[in-house]
Amino acid sequence: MYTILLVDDEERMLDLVELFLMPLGMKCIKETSGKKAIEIVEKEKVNLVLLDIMMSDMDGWEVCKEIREFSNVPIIMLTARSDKADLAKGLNIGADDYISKPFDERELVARVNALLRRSSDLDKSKITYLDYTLDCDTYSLHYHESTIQLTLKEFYIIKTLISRPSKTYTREELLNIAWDYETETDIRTVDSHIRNLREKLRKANFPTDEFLKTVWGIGYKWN
Amino acid sequence: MYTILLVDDEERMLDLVELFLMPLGMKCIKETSGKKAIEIVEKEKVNLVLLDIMMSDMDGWEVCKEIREFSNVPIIMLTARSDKADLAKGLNIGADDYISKPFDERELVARVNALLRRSSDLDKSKITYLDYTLDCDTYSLHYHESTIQLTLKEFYIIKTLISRPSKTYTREELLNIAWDYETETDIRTVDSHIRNLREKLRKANFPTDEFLKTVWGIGYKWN
DNA sequence: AATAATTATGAAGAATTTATGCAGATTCTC
DNA sequence: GAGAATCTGCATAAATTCTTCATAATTATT
Repeated sequence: MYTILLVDDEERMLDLVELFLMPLGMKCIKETSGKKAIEIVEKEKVNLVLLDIMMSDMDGWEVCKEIREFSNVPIIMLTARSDKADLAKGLNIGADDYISKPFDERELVARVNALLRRSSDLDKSKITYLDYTLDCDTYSLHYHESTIQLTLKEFYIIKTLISRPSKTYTREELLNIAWDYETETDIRTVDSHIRNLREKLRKANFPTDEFLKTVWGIGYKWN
Repeated sequence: MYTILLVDDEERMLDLVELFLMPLGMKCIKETSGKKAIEIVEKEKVNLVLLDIMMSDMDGWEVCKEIREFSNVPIIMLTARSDKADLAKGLNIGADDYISKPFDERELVARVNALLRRSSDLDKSKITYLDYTLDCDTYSLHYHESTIQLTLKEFYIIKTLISRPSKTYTREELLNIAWDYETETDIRTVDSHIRNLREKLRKANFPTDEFLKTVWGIGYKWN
């Protein structure tokens, strides 16, 4: 589960963004003060920061810069204008992406997902749960001594599920996370990939039924 | 631990770059004068030099040239413009890579890492993985008693892949590492070289399919 | 037990990605 | 400069993956 720190001095904006991110299973910490936001990044495990540029107590650039002095957490800057100079400034200071207001849900979610994926790909190259290890360098799944090669979609599905064992993901959530948010892919396509996955697992003699489970009426989970 | 010498007459830039490199456990020496920078390379153990072109006391090109008279330390040039003529000039003088401002953290870190890895590989003249040995002096690949002669591009591709077995490299990564970063070479050219490689391997009766693998939708790997 | 809703499965075709062959451009060697 | 080797780009064939849809099987509801 990802924890996102939202920093903006307008509370309405915080609530709005939280509304967008919650359905993806992300935990949001809402903060109106730049100084406090920095403390939170220091103390808590934050996976991504959404940072408004204009704030009363402290400039967003300054907050970004100070965070960068001790942390590489992915940062997305929010700004009213869409200005090339701003963009360059932000990237130099260490921001990873940049969204100009007003933005819509799709755009926000797509960028947050993209950045989370990029950064998690970078630092975690292996995800282990019990006897299973997902290797993000080779896009393969290991169980004891055996290995199966996954396709891209299979990989992203398993990665989503295994990153948070026993959490049930709806097909819609899986589409949002493993596909692009803007995808118009049929929701039942998820079933097909699950099917293919189960077959691969079965052929490799992995104890699949125990791990890749259907939660009737809701979706799928790994445990 | 690597020691990086940063040379730029803007102190803010020095601080910024140090901020990027410190989290990687690299020690930075910050220097605003070109002349002093040369002395530092002479006296201290420096693993890589990040050198700005525009400086007050001495032209960056000149600094690069003088360093090359006594040292092979890897040098990355920093420049405001992104100019092909500049690039050629720099590479002729002996720079190893070239970054144009403004750059972002990811780019900088990626290039510094890539160059450090490349240059540390140079010390080792042979890279061995299982029954394969890549000879960096003769640009050839050995398997048991047989040998095949590689072209430059083939060599860099195999070297990249074999240096980190089973890691899947995208075509883009291969272009960045085996070619220059600024290359405008078509991404599919990688396929052509892979094809030629496989043919060479096959003709020499090397068990190629087992080692040089396609990872569908992503790229290639060696394992 | 009958009905409704949901999921699993199979199979076909669409879409995407990779392999291959070839020609022309470029670089290197003599 | 000529000739050879290497590199690049493109078109097309081949392979793989993805998506959709129809139907069977399963689970829930009444």
